[in-house]
Amino acid sequence: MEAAIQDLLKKHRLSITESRVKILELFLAQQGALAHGDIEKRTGEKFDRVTVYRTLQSFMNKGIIHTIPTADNSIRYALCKDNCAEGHHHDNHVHFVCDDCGNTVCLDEVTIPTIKLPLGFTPKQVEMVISGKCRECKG
Amino acid sequence: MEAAIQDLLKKHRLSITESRVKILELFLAQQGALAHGDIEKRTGEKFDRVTVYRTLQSFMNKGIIHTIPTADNSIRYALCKDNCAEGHHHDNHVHFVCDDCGNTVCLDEVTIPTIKLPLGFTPKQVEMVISGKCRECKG
DNA sequence: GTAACTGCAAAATATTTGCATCCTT
DNA sequence: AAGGATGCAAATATTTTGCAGTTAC
Repeated sequence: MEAAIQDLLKKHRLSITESRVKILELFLAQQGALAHGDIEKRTGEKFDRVTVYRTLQSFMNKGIIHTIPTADNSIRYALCKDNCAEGHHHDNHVHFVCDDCGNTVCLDEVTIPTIKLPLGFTPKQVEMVISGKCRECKG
Repeated sequence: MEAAIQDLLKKHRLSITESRVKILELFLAQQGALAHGDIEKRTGEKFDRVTVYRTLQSFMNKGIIHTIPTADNSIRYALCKDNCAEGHHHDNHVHFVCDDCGNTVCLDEVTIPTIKLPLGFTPKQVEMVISGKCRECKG
């Protein structure tokens, strides 16, 4: 895993630093999305808040992670699967937010269906967020 | 229109005040979504920022408006069409955010297709936001 | 008249920026 | 050695809270 992380950073021409490795580990360790606060907590507040902001920002720019828009507007970040180029994100999978535990996951296996828009609208990105109860919190 | 607004407020047991009427007018006047800042500007900063927050909050609680999650995580509010009960929002139409002009509209005529989720996930609300170029900004 | 709403001040949060220092390559 | 990354301090921006005065009903 160590090596994979280093490769990922190298691939994107980012220098390998402790904070970046640690934060990437977090993302790889769990199958969900993380909020800024989660990251601070799970790194034991080891890194400066600003560093976390900047790290996330550079991961975003490089197409390593993407944000998940939620109805309650808490910003969550998740790993991009693959074909996200620099500056372009192509996540066409559905995101699921659990109303109970707050966990946010990418349902990679669920593809967003193509939508026919009214004349004149040119779609570029489609986001689909479903909220409800996740497997663990299911009544 | 005046009467309709008053009815709407009465229906939700909210007292009829200037700020509420004015803000509702804004929502009714345009077919799109509004960010907090838009509302401040378009009311000519007539109302205190805090009042706007609280007004939006109470409209949310009553199911008069709902938030739209956008890819850039800016909070937008839009009128709920009808069957949003207190605490429950049932918007099943697509939202479109223009990358150029920032306008957000509800595409009421475009219905969100039903999505089959993996076993164990129980959906309650589905949000679908498409971004791109709108009719006006079309290249 | 009473309860609810507003505006102001201020607190609490969240995010961004500048700069000197330190680390990676 | 050079450029980039970090941490700290501080500037901004955003949202929430308390409270006294005002308004709706």
